Amino acid sequence: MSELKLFNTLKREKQVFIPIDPAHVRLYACGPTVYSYAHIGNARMAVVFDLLTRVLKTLYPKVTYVSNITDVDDKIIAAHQETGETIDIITRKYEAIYNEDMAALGAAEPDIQPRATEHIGEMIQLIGALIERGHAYEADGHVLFNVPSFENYGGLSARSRDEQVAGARVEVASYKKDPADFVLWKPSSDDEPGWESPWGRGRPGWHIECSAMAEKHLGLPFDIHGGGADLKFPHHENEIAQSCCAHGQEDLAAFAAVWVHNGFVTVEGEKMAKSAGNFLLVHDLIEKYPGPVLRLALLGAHYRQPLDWSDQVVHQAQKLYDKILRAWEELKDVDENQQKVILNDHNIMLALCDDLNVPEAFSKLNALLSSIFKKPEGLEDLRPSYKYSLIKSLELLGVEIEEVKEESNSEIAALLEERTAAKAEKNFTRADEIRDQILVLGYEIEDTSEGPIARKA
RNA sequence: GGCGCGGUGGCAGAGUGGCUAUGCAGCGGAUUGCAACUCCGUGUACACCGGUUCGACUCCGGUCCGUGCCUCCA
Repeated sequence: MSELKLFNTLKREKQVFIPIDPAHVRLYACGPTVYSYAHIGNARMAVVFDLLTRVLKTLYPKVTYVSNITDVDDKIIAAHQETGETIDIITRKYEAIYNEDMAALGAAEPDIQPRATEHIGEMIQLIGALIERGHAYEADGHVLFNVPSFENYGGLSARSRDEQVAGARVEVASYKKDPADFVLWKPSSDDEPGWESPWGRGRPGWHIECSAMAEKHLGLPFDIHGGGADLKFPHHENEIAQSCCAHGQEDLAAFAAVWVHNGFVTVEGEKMAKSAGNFLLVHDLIEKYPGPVLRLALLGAHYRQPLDWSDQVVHQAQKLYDKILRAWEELKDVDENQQKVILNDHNIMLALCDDLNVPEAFSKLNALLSSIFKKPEGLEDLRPSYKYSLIKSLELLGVEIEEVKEESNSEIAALLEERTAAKAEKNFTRADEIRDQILVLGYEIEDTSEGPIARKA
């Protein structure tokens, strides 16, 4: 069995992954706040953790992947005030769209997708425990986590207390005992969503939901906690503090053992921002490109590196996907069950086990594709193993085969026939005319040994 | 200002103390009526300056540049 290595942000090094319980691996990744369409950065997170889950599922008998839906948040309230739609409608709508969009990218729904609003009770309980243990206090209708009460605070993002105070750029609310203290519970006005609590009607702060949901659905400690790199501080730092303190734990790993963070997506070299007008929505992109192409593009760079989205990146992904489809066609009559063998040179699992080294995996995939196209004499009997390898590789990478779009309408079929006839008569002028005509219709001709086919350009 | 990450061939992007991925684009060739697809061939690139070493792109120190976080953020 392969050994999986992962870069653990908590230890700042690549480590061999050792499950807490090999019979059941548990991971959690911070999901989206559902107030608008998901952007390409959300998609990277979804794709990366989907990939990690696929790798884990091939290594371990049982894996539970939890990724939440944040459906209570001030941004949602703002969206409600802007559009007039009720909060419920907004959150359910964008939750559904998120799942559809991610599915188009081959990112399966998590095994459990808990909603924050359905865990208010657990959050209140957690906050109560924090107050009891002296880690949280009530002030001015709020409940705040007292950062100085947790000595190990800052261990994930490697920030000392002094640095945070020095770096504080935000105006500090007067009711805070310490500038770094953060909100666990805040009061809601009558027109804001709220729940009854021992501290009055209010709603949770941002961080507490993940602590509550991870604990409820996975138990503590669990194996892997993930999210975008920007969540390291303060979100994940605060999650750790809350969860450890609520249970009287000093060790930061008492919440989650391994922390995995994916890098950011930039667009044409710039950070995505609504103000810059370069906010790429998955919803729009899947109209323009096949989902698997977008997935391949998102996987183009190692997950911890920044990924700069550009036409080039998409073009390369498109070429790769094209080759995959062609290879698939090439092997359509081969029975992969004859020979279930994966050569080392083609074994992308080995690459993925090294901290999800997708570029290395792509390299192996390309080697496999070349082998398939080469069809060397005397090696025909390897074809079942090539096909088997291809199937396994694509499964692991989460790349789905969309059947080649051949001439589906009679118009193109007729044109192809006419072209074949023209070629037979050596009327190449006419044949080329027809090719151009078909191109205008959005198809490219490919002459194969079994006659011409038209594939979507 | 603090903390972190990175600078690899035209572009994207891995990796390694000596054998120098992979892809895209380009060029030459095969195939093709011409193309497309595919195949073959073709590029010694690792920011800069020191140091360690028989040997460094890879280790150490410094310089320059870029970038992320420190505030909501995937």
